[in-house]
Amino acid sequence: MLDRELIRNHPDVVRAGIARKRLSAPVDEFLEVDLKRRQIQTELQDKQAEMNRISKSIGMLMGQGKKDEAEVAKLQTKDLKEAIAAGEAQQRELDFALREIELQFPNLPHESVPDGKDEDENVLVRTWGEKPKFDHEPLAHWDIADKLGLLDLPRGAKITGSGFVLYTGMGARLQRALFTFMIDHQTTRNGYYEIYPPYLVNRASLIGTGNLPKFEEDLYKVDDDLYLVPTAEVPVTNIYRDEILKGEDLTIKLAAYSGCFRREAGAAGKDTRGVLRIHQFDKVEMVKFTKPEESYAELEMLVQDAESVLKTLGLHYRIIELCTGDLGSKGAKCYDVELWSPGVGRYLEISSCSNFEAYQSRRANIRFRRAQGEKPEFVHILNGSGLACPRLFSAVLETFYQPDGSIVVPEALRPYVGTDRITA
RNA sequence: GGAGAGGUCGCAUAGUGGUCUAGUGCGCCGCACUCGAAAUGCGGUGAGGCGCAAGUCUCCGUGAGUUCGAAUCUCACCCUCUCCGCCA
Repeated sequence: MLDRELIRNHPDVVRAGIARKRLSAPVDEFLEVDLKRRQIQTELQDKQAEMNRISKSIGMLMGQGKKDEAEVAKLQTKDLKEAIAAGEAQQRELDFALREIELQFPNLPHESVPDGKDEDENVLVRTWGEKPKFDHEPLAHWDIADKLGLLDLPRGAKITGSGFVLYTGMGARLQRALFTFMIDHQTTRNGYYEIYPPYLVNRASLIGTGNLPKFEEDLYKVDDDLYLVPTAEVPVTNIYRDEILKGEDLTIKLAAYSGCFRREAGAAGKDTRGVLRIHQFDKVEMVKFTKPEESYAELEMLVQDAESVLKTLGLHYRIIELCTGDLGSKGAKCYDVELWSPGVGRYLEISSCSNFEAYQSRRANIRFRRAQGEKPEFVHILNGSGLACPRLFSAVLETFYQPDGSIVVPEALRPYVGTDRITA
C-alpha cells in the first residue's frame, strides 16, 4: 500500500516508479474513486451533523417535558434519516472499492535501485570465497544423497506427492542441524530475538505482508479460512499488526525458524530436481522493524547477517542487487544471496533481503511514536532469510563431498550433527 | 464440543436508551511549590478520516439490526477466563 496523499498529489511519480518495475497499477481508477469518496463523505458529514443537532435537541425537549415540540422535531428527521442511510451505504461501498484498488498497488522502487527489465540486468555487488575445485566431476546433491541414504525422494512423493521430501538417517540429522545452528547463530551472534510462530495464519495477516489478495494461488489453504505459512515473515511481521510501538524500542530484530509451504504454482519443471524447489521446506527468517531514516543502513546489516551464516560454514556465495524489473511487487530494494552449488553448476538464490519501507506497515497498520504526544508514523519493515535450508543442505553435500564418498561436516555444524564426517 | 462469565481511552474501573464532547483512580507530560526530589495543587494526556480553515464525522471486541437518538437494547460472529468432556 502506498501513501494516499502521494498518489493523489503526485500520480506521475507513482506511475513512473511502477513503470520502472515493469508493473502496472490502477492509478486512474484510484484517483476517480478517491475523489468520489471524499465528495460523498463531505456531503454525508453535513447531514450527520444536522441529524446529531436535531437528536440532541429532542433529548433536551424531552427532558424539559416539551413532548409536542419533540414530536415536531422527530418529523424533521425522516428525510434526513433516509439520506444518511443511503450516503452511508454509498460510502461503505466506496471505502471497500478504494481499499481493493489500493491493495493492488505494488511498492515503488527506491531511487538507488538500478533500472532493468529482468534478472539478466541484476547487479553483482560482491563475491565471497571461491568455487571449490574437484579432481572429479562434482556430483549433484541428489546423487550424493542417494549414495549415502540421506534422502528418499520416491517415498516422499508416495506419501504426499511430488515436491515433498523425506529426509532419512543422517540426512534428517543434517537438516535438523542446519536450522538449529542457524537460529542459534542469528539469536546469539547477531542479536535477534527468537520467535516460534504458528504455521497457520488468517487472511488479515497475509494481506498485511502483501501475499493477499494478489498471490492467493501460491498458498495452501485449509478450512476455516486459514492458510499455511509460505514463510515465517507472515506471522512474525504480523506480531505488531494494529499496534503503535515506542520509538525507543526500535529497531526490533526478530528471527524465527519455521516450516514453509508453497504451492509453487507456475514454477513446475524449473529447478525441481532433488531439493531445489519443494513445496515444504525449513527456513530461518529475520524481520526488522525500524525508523524510516534507519532502514537502509539496517538493510545492509541484514544482508551481512545472512552472509555470516555462509562465512561461518565456509560456503562460496555472491550478493546480487535486484534491478527494478526483478524486484517484485512488495520490495523497495532487495539483495539476493546466491550460493554456489558445485554439482548443479550454478548460483542458487538462498536468501532475499528486502526493505519494504512502509508498504507492509501501511497494510498491517504498524506504527511507532517518536516521543509521547507525537503523531504515530509508519515503521519501515525489512526481512530476509537467514537462511533457507534445502539449498543450503544441497550446497553442503556438493561442496564438502570427498573422493572417498564421505562428507566432511563443517566445523560449526559438528556439535549439531554429532560427527565430523557423514559416511555411507 | 458443552455450560457459565466477560471484552469500555496505556493499566484499573464507572457508565444499562438522551448535556457521554465517555466519568474516576493510577500511570505519563507540563506548570507551581522546592536547592533538588518526594508529597501536594493546577492543567493536559487514544486513533483515524474529510476540510485551506473554522470545523466536522467515525471508532466503547467485530458486523448487522431496532430507535429521532445506542457504550447501553436485539441477533450473529471473534477473542479471553472458569468448569466439564475429548485429546498429543
